[in-house]
Amino acid sequence: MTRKTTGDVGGRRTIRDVAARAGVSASTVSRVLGGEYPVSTSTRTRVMRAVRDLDYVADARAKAIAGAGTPTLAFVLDDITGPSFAHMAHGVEREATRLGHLSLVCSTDGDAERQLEFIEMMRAQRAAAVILVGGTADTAEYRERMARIADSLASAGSRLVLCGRPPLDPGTPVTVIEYDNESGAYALCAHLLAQGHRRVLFLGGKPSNTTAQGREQGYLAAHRARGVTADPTLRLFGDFTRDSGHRLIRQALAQGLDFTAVMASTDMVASGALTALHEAGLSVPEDVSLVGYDDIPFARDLNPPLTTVHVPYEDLGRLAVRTALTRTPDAPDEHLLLGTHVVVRASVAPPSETRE
Amino acid sequence: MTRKTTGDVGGRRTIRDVAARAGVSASTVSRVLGGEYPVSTSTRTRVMRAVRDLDYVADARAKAIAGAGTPTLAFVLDDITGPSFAHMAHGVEREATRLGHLSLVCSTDGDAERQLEFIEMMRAQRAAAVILVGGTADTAEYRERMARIADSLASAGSRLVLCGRPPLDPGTPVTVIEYDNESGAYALCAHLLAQGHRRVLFLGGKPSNTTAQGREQGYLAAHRARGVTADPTLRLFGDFTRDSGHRLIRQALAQGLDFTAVMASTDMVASGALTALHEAGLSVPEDVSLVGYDDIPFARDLNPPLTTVHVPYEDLGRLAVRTALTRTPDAPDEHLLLGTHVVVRASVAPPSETRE
DNA sequence: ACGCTCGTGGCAACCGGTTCCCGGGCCGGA
DNA sequence: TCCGGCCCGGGAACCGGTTGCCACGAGCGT
Repeated sequence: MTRKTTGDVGGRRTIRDVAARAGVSASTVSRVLGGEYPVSTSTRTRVMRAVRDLDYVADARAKAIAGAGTPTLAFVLDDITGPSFAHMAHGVEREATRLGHLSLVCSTDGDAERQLEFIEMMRAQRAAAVILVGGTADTAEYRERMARIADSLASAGSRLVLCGRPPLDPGTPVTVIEYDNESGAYALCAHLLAQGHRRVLFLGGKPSNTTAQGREQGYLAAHRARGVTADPTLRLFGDFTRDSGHRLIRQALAQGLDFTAVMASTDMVASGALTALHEAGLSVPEDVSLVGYDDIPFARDLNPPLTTVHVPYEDLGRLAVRTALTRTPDAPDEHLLLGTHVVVRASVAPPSETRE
Repeated sequence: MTRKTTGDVGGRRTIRDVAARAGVSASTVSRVLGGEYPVSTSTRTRVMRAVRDLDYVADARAKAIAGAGTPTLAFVLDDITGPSFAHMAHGVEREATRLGHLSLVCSTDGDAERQLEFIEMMRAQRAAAVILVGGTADTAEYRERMARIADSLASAGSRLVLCGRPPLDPGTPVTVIEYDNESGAYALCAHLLAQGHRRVLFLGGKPSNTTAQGREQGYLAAHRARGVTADPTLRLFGDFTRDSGHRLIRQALAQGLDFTAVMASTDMVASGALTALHEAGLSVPEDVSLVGYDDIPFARDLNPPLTTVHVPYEDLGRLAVRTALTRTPDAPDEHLLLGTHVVVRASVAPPSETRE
């Protein structure tokens, strides 16, 4: 009664089982499977036959620990359900497998604690890179925490990538890939103002979220540039969900807020806002104009098709893994800023009746 | 010059490094970290201090191979970008982490070859369960292939779960969780027919895809039940994307097809169809009624809000992992069939002018 | 015919952990 | 005082692979 499972059925096969069945040593099996080492044809076929008979697959963890094995890469996001995140995840996946890496994706559901747990877990997995995506509260504590993570990842030969999230202090070993929220929002809002709108309602996300902040800054900057004062009562905050947009518009209408256009911080928010507007008997863009942000595929199917700003999410994901994985050890820390552009559809028109 | 990295900075820490720094043996470190074994307070604090100083994290792969370690579960889908898949992924993730498992999600981009690769890879990872999701071509070859996979997974102590995909031959060690495509489509189409529609255009997916087939069957069954003959020229096929719906409607209109309602096999498809209809100057539901399938969150934001059938995708995902993981070794193979229900919104009305 | 490569394959160390088994020190009870 | 336990920690085997090193046999040149 040895520890070898020599039976023909059931149980997990080890390389030694295969070796025994083929009448060779474990090393030989490993070499046959590895493919680099010269092995006589007869031995090779015997081994391959045993592998097939036993339906053997080498344990990936064991390979990994022994130095062979597929490298891994981790992608940590808030919620896979958000279309923009999903597209990034898609880009990450594609590029990772193209580069021969396995990619793990983890949803934190917006929980900062879980995010830390995941990062730690990925460090334990010896991931070649950890990509963090989505805005956060940019507090001092946050920066410090991220810096610590960046350091410990770096010292373990891994790499922290921040994607769509603000950079840390210079000198921190981190790769940052952002897209320009502020300019996008600026251009979008400028478009609205150029049409003659003067009271545009801003539907924000969590005030502490950097993505939400960037978009709000763009909104404000556009107002400043055009010399129109932005009424602070026209800025409402919720989150990035459809329901948030719906709720905020109902609230605005109930409060009797006066506005001729709505700038939602997300297409999802815009989508909810649109139905709330419709439910209130308002038509878009005749009664009120509406714009979103992200250019998710659905944006063009709303009625009217939504004017929004296009963000190359899939490229973002691809780029994140590429720069992280193909980076030379001592290269300077990269900080890429991807451009966005507004795509004009039919949801914006000049205000029907110019106020003031 | 030993192999131990005793420096204070850089490099991957091993348990032996920690042991050396704390002046104990590796076993002791392992025990402190494990928490079960009695260790004196002084030793424990020394070890913990060394762990902190060195920023040590145990290698998850090594733990796994040694029998400790977090179990893993794999989720293989076609495209994370599809909203319904994303929701399932979400459910899977949540439930998996709730049950203390790490979940890997892999997108195959609809490539059957990559799907096999992933399954093999997950087998190599010794995943506790492999969840396959989404329709497929239900060929003899497919069933055989899946049966083989189910067997080899089972013999390795793992489990194959088919989610939203047809069952295999009885006796195959597999868990199947389906939602009822045919009844849902039946109810939906019956709703259309009950309103007086007699010529409803069906926008299908790939004809070989089982999900697409199920929905088509429901469409046909509803016709039969009502005694209305379904004109075969009113069945167009593409895939489950928005663009497919858009294209198919343009094509139908160009061909001069005669129909008063459209039944899209997916909300995404319906979404594209809707804009194509609008672009052609047709209004919904006055000129033509439209229904979808899936009840993705956006469905209610289309204009008009889309009548569709609700599928509990997130529950589906949750259920898949729960039944797979909490199953007792010799339990009979489960086959769950989840119900769906149609949600009536404003995209359906009686045909404006009754034909024939 | 002898010695040298070269082709081939086994042994054993190693990857980074966990855990069984055992032994030393200290305590209390007889 | 002596002995039995208990508490605690170390050594070593093991998990399932990979790979450096070495030995053995055959073919070949001289």
